[in-house]
Amino acid sequence: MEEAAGSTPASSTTCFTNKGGTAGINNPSLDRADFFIIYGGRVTVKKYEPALIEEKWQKVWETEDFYRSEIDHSKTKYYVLEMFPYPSGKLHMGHMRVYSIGDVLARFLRMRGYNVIHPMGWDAFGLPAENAAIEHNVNPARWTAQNIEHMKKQQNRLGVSYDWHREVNTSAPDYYRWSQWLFLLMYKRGLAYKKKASVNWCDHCVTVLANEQVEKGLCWRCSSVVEVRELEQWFLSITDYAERLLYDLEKLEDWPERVKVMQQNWIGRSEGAEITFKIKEFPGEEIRTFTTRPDTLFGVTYMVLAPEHPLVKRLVEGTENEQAVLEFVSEVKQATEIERTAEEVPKIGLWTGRHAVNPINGEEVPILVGNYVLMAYGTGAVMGVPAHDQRDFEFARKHDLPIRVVIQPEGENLTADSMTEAYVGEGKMINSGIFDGLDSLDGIGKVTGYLEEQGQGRFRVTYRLRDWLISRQRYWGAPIPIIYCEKCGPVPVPESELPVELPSEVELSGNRVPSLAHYDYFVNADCPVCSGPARRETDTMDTFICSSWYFLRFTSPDNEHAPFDSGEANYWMPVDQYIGGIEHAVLHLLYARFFTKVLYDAGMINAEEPFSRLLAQGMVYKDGAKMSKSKGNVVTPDEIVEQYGADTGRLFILFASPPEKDLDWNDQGVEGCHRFLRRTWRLLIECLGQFESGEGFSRAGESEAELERQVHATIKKVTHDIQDRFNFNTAISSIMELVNAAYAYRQAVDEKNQNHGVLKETLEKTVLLLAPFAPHLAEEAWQMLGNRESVHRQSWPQYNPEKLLVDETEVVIQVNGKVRGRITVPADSPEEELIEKARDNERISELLAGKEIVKIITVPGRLVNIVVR
RNA sequence: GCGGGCGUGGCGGAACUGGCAGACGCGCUGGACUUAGGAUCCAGUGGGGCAACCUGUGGAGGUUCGAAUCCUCUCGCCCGCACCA
Repeated sequence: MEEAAGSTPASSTTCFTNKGGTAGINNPSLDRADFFIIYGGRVTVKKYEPALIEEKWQKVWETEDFYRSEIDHSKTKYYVLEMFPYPSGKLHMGHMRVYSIGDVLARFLRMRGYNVIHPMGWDAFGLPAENAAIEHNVNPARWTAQNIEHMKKQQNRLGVSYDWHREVNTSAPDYYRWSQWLFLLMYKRGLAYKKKASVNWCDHCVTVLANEQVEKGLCWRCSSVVEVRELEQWFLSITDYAERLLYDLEKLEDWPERVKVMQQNWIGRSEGAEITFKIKEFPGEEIRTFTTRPDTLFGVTYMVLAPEHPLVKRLVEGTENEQAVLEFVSEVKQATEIERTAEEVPKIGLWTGRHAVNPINGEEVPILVGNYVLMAYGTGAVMGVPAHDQRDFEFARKHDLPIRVVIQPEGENLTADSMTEAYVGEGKMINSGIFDGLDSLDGIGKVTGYLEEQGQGRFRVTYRLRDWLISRQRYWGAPIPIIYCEKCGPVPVPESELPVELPSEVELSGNRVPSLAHYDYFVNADCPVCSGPARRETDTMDTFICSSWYFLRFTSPDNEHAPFDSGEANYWMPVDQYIGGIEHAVLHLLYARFFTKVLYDAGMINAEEPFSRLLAQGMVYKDGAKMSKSKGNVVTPDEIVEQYGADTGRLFILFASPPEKDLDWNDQGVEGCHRFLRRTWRLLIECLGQFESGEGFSRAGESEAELERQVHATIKKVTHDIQDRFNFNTAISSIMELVNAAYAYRQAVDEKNQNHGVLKETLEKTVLLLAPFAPHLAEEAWQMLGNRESVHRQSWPQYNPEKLLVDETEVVIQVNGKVRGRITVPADSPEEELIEKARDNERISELLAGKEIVKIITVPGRLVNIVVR
């Protein structure tokens, strides 16, 4: 991995000496006396000039290798991670938001004494690189490398505190080598297999897609309509982990509810029975169906098969319906996912001419083929119970199929003729032979048990989740490390031969499909087993494979012997705080959980879940709409940094809204945050000038006590807001209040009487509190305050509870719950005294005159409520 | 249809376990300084009223001395899943 952070040789100058001077100091066009100011031998700018400060400190942090992280057992570790980006070329505001959130946490926690790991890398394989390569005739690797270089510069310009020694790039051979290794691990554990199946095909992207990557029948990337194709493809058995992926969601207490719910829905567990129906005309054959309502088995009046069901052909052979059914089937098969699932599509069914035998009562019911039955769910066959299933009801009414009531709701008398919709609730079983009179809830178990005894069914759990289709018919991905031998069949590439490298000499432009299959020198290989002639697999892996384990690679990015070092991984994992967009709720976040569990089972890590705490940050909008070129409402991080500096941008993006909510970008709001930083700067410059020109006074009156009290109250609030609530917006607002209070103090007290000690403390704490949010300004200010060590190496300030205590407090007096007065009393006044003083209050006594006091409620230090009649 | 979430000034948003609704910021109004102000500072800013005061957190009820906060009903919006048997 390239290490840009190391590219500048560490200088012998420490960051806090003044040798190099401030950037811009040699600019002769500036009027020096007016522009610069010197405190304690340090030069700085009079006016807040982010461009000068930010670049200077970014260089220092880089040269001094500031944010490097290593195992340190004396500290508590904390893993802060933002979802790594796809290197598309430039950062957008969503990136800026997620990095700002992560960086505040990382910086805050370092100051709190944690051993923080905060890495960054690149999700670098994928279609955009390949498409750009085709379009501009450049090599995807080069295109990607250029983008990474540029984006990394942009990230650094935001002042984000990454440990660049840990940078990973999923498209680098020393990374994808281990992606391939992990594929082989899956293969060895029986979790990777190849099979022919109906898969989602995107014609625009010229490749197949996993189920998770199809949104409402459209390709998640390009929104083209997805077709169904029969192809032989590689899958990972994520369904083997369905149960654990579902139940372990409960352990994730600090995940947003909506993400957990989405995963739950996606996994889609349902319990029921698998019931076997014999076929009257073919005694050797049977149809298995899945139902969640075995208690309604006596209500079955027909059976429907999915058009893709393997028995369909056989059943209709030789019947008079053969032609019609086959035509219908091919029609349905040709339809796209969208066409098949659209709301307006009527439910159509055709009779095959054959009959199924109900195992519970021997009844013969017609077998149909229906467009609404999905081959992919359950068994691809549905028993029709029109009386108790709404879909079946509609279908039966339309096709004149009989309806039979077998569940009678309490106190009602349903009849098939009078029903206008299916009854899906519980009730007493009727028309159900020996089960008559049974409660339907009990019937579920009883019927299943009976079928089990007869060998005609069993209890079964079905998932909506499908196995993960990982083959991609494209070039820019990690090749699947399998070799097909004429004699030995599919053979895994030996670990020692990894990585199976992507050929670099490729011709991607032109009209042909960009596939590895075109390159004989890649395809032709010797069989690892028999050394005979063989061919390599030419599909590459879904990029979601690469991002399913990168958080582990970060713990030992240079390891050459394994995907990661277990010792390092066990120290740093799990990720304590993961931050990213909600769009990955069931994609990346589900896959990463799956990989982690497999690695746990393989004994490679102790963590069973990768991310302890998840924050799904909201989107960034402008003028109520997503930023987009066509709407002309795009604001880029570059523009903001250039115009106001990174500190202002970070501050605004955190101040405008709590992190998990959507944020509406507002240029005037940015202006306001910039104004606040300038105001803070000016306070600093003015106070420092004052400190130098005169001695400090030790006046200690009410104003001083009040300012000091506010300093400590702010420390308390900011700490709480960041640590326990993730409410950076309120943390920032209370720092603003503190700065306002300092201004108010300086306004209220004559300059020659101001207490320098208290002012200095105020400035110091303000700077420390601001350090995670505005790291550059804080660093410069900290230096100006006469400190030699970086502000980012300071301990987070502690508040003194004693300083929070006030002598006097204002208490609200209510009469019948309405505020009617206020009194100022000693903070520790007992209740009786409060009441007495409240009643003595002129206004209150007027209101009380002639009234009967029913009750008095006091909340010490807060209010007195007098209830009168 | 199922599930999750949200409704507070002109705007973004505060309000801890039920205890002064509207912190902080934007915008707006007035003033100061100024050749100028789109810099800065000061004052004001939910609505109504000269004021006392009344009123106010989508709407209607309820619990309570007291409700943005708890309960019931209702309206509206956003998001996810959806012919899943």
